[in-house]
Formats: sequence, C-alpha cells, structure tokens
Amino acid sequence: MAFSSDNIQVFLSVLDQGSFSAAARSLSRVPSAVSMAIAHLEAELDMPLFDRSGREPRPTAAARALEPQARLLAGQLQQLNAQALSLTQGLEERLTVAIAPELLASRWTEPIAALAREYQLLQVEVLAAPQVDALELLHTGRAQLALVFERPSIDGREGFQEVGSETLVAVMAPVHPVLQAAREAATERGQPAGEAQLREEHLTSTRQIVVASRDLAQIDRRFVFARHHWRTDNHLAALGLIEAGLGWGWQPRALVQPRIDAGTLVEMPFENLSNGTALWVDVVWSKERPLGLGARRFVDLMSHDAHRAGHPSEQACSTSASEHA
Amino acid sequence: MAFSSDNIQVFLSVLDQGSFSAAARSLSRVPSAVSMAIAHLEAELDMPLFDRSGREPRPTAAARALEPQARLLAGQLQQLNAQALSLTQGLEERLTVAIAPELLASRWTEPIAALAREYQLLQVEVLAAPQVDALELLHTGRAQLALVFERPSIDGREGFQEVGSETLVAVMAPVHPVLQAAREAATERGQPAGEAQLREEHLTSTRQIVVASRDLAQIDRRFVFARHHWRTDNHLAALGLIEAGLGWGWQPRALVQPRIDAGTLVEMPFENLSNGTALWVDVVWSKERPLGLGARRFVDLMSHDAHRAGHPSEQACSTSASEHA
DNA sequence: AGCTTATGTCAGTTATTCTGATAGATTGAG
DNA sequence: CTCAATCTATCAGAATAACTGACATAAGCT
Repeated sequence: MAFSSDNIQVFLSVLDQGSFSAAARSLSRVPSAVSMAIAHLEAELDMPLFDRSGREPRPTAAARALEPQARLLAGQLQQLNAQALSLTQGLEERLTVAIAPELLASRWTEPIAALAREYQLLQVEVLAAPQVDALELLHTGRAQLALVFERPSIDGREGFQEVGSETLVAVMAPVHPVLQAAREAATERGQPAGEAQLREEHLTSTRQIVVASRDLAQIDRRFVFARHHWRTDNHLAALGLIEAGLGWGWQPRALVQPRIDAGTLVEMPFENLSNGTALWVDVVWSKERPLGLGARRFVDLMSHDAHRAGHPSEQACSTSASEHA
Repeated sequence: MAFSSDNIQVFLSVLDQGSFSAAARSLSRVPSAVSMAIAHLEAELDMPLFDRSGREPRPTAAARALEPQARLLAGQLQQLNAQALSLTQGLEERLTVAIAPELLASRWTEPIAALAREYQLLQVEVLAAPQVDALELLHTGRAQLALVFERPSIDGREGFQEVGSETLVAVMAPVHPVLQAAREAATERGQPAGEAQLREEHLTSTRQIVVASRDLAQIDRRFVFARHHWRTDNHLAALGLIEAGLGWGWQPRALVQPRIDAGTLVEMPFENLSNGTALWVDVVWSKERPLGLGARRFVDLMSHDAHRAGHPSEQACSTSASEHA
C-alpha cells in the first residue's frame, strides 16, 4: 500500500508547514529525507502531490483532495495510541459512580462527557442511590466513586474531595394547608398573602417527605425535622408527593427552581431561618481500593469544574457545621 | 508512536487468524517476523497483548479493547489508498448529471448513492433541465451526463446507454371540463360515468401543459399534440397547472401514480389509444469529451440497475419508433 | 548582483525488518 | 506414554528501507 502511517505524517507535515524543509525541521529530519519520502509516495501513487515549479511546493488538487482523509487517519492513529497509553496507565474497564438523587441535577454530566472524550474505552455506569446507600455501594466495591453531600462524621475508610456545594431549600405545594393558614393569618394582620411567614415549629409539626435508603434503619437525622415523615428512595416520587400537598421536603435549589418558577412548588418562607441550607458536595471513594485512572481523572474534572464555577464561600449553613478544611 | 500501519496490520491479522503462524502465512511472512513484530509492539506499549500460556495465543482484554479502533484505522487506511488509486485512474473532481424533469422520479438516486460510497472524493451535481436543455448542457460541457428520453434522431456527437424505460401517461384534473363533458355523455348513453372515454381529437383540441426548454425555439414535437399549449420549464409547475384544471399533460407514471391514487389527477381514458406511452430512458454523454472514472461508473451502475430491474420488452410505444438496438 | 532558502540527487551509513535454523512447549492421536 | 505435528521464542546474518550529509541548482528578496 502506498500510504503508511509514516509517510502520512510527512505528507501532512509538508501541508502544514508549507515546505519540505520546514516539514523536515518540524520532524527533526534532514530536508532530503522529506523530499525522498514524498517522491517515493508520488512514485507509488503515480501522481504528483506537489507542484515544485515555484520556490515552495504547492499541493496539487489531488493532494488537497486526499488531505482530509489523511488528517482523519493521523488523528485516529494518535487516538489509538492514546487509548493504549491509558490502558497501560491503569484505566479501569468500567467506572461506577453512585450519585445521591438530590445531586442528579447538579453539574456532573460535563465532567462525565469530558471523561468519555478522554478515555474512549472506559464504560461509565451511573447509579442513583440515597446518600447512605451510595456510600454503601462504595464500601462493597459496587461503585468506585460516590457523589454525595458532606457527611456529619468522618469515616476513616473514605477519601473525599470537595467539589462544590448545593443549596437545599424547604419546599411545599402552594395548596398545602399550612401555607394556606399562614396566608390567612397574614391577611388578617393586614399584610399581603405573599408575605406569609412560617416558624420553625411548622417544620416539625408538618409531615416531611424524606428521600432515604430503603433500609429503614438508615436515615440522616440532619435532614429529618418533622415528627412525622414519609420515606421514598426515589426523587421523582418525593417531588410528586410534595407537589400533591402531602408534605414538605428538602430539595436542591437547582432541581426545584423551575417548578418554583412554574408555581407548582413554593419555597417555604421562614421568619427566623435563613433562606436555604448550603451543603458541601463531595466526591467520595474507598481508601481500601485504589482508584483507577478514569476515577482519578473524574475527581480532578469535578474538582476543577467546581473551582472554575467558583466556590460559595460564606453561605448560610444553619443545619450542621462543616468539617471541611 | 507505538502503533503504525504495519504493526496494526500484523496485530489484526493475528486476531483474525488466531495464531502467529497463521497470521504469518496470510501475510506471506515467516512466523518469527510476526512474533517479533508483536513482541516489539508489546514492549513499546509496555503491556501484553496476547496470552501465550496455551498453544495458541489468546488476546488479552487490552488487545480486545484496542481491536475496534485498530480495525477502524486499517479500514480508513485502505480507503485512503483506494481514494488515491481512483484519483490516478482519472476520477473527475465533479460529476454533473442533467436529468429531464420527467425522470426525476425514476431510479437514479441509488446509483448516485453507490457512486458516492465508491468514490468519496467525487462531488456530484444534479441539474434538472428539460430534455433539450439537458442535451445542450452536455454539449457545452456544463454537464458530463444527461438522463433523458430516447431522442427521435441520432446525433453523431452523442454516445448513449439505454438504462430502462418510463411510461408517460396523459393526465388531467378530475374537474377538467373535457372530462366532465365526457362523463355526461357516458351517462346519457346509459354508461356509468367512470367509463367515460375520450378520443384523440380531445388531445389536440384541449390545452396541453408542456414541460419544455426556456428557449422557445426548442420543443420536442413528439410530445406536443394540442394546438394550444402552455409551457413551463418546471415540473412541479406543470403538475400545478394540470391539477388546477388548466390543461392536460404527459407525465411519467411513477410521478403521477400517487396523485392518481389520491384522486387529484386522473389518467385520461382513451377509446383508441393504448394506455400510456413507454419511452426508453438513456444516459447520454458527449463523444467530444472523454468521460471521467465516476461518469463511466455511473453509466455502469445505471445500466446494471436497469437490467436487474428487468427491461420492459414489449410495451405500447405509439408515439415514435425506437432506434434502439 | 548577491544573499538566503528552497528542492533534488547521490553515495555512504545506519536502522530496522525479514529470514532461516533451532530449541522448547503444547496438543492430540495412536 | 510416546510420537508427530504445530506452535512460539530466540538468534545471527541477510536484505531492505530509510536517513544523512554534501553538493548542485533554482527561486525569491534586498
């Protein structure tokens, strides 16, 4: 065959550099080597590729026609070698990331997309699991990484990297009785209904919808305010229950903002509580299992993405003190 | 770089043949050459590609992972060389085919698609032009090929290849007065309106819509029956005029059949004329210009397609005797 | 005109790949 | 179990291909 990976490299270099000599310089060769390589190629193709009448060779129509395919080929060769390199450097076959359902709306798809671009051989699996379940998946080895909220206590088996924060807001349906009552009270006081306010006791006395593990013993007490709560492991189900006026719940602002704007949900207006609870979001891994190349890169990407987006430095954080550095 | 076109060939051959020796045979090499090539590749990648514990080498997971990309690369290399070869064999940069508007509905897209697959560098231009204009485009060199109906006289400057036939039928709108009158006449005779029939004189006395060149001097007398005719160079315009009940016209059955089925057009029912006029369809080129590789292949494809579809051997051909061999 | 920078050629060298012979290992048949 | 067949790995030498460096020559620029 006329074209080979070697002479394609030379061919493209000449096209890029505009002259045989420049190509030779860029390839760390002597000009005659390039000249001979091209001459050989032309002889084998039985077709001139460059017009040498001028001082610098000008590509023939044929050369221009072949250029795109040659470029494609060079690119794919490079990619093949990059793939091989990533394999030697310990790329895992599959990367499983467990994501807390509240965080499914946050920015994790772009890093995944970047990862897929970088490591085309890597299979990615994304599992949505309530926080404790996600961490359990980590420790059983079913998942290599978990994207979860900050944890109240430090578990020695876990390594983690902070990758941003998410604000949880308390939401309920506009038709919820508690809200209606507050509105009426406001109206009686001569205030507009929009300025109705709730007190903290409303949170504890009203049914709460909690996204939690199926394991009934497992629940994050930090987020359970109400004496009565219903559970679900499914985020959409939780939203459904809340929108149906069956209770209130903590939900990430990114997820519910569209519904607040649409009027199917309202952010609960408190007298004395700050407006939402900002929690750090971490990528967590098990220290007992070494991370693969892809996992490490994903942590990097998430972390850089977070820094580029800018950390929220001082946000209301009324629920729990953060142990983060 | 570790992978090159050479060792990819060897790598894939081993995967295909299942052993180094078999690969060596298929590559007309000695087994040790293959062994060394693979060993060298593995050394450079710092990663085993085959498990030699058994009698025959078994590809490792890494090798399997890299196989698809390597295959892709080999395919594209082959394609690049095929493209180069087609260029040396005289592939034109652009192939322009002029098609008579009546033939736009016939089978020419499949050959074009096959051509594009075969010669990826070839640009294709399709011009729709009334028959005489199409032939004119041929002689001026603006088009290399024309897809037209058989011509009444042989032009020494033209070479051609018969590629099938197309049946022209006379159609008019169901609301056309001539048709209405015929129906009434039939009803008076006690026949159902559906059996209304027309005589040849109706063709000559009713306005005809003719698809013809913009050059008013140019018209194919074979298809002009009526004393009064309107002209258009545009097929859709012709159909519009006919459907509006402004006249009748010759139209290819393939094009109007859907509209006949939908009831927006009717095939004119004649007493003494056979049902439609079958005309040969030719691909025509100018003998004064040599055909490029793509043009020759297109003629081949059209011709083979026609033969596969089966020639209509004995069809009504009332308008003109065919000079075709 | 003169300088700089091209390309092309050629002989000699270098590097890589291929060959052919040989040895060791595995499999399957008798 | 033994033998024959077939496989892979290794090695030294041969063959091939590519590269180098010097030189001739041509084109553009000041």
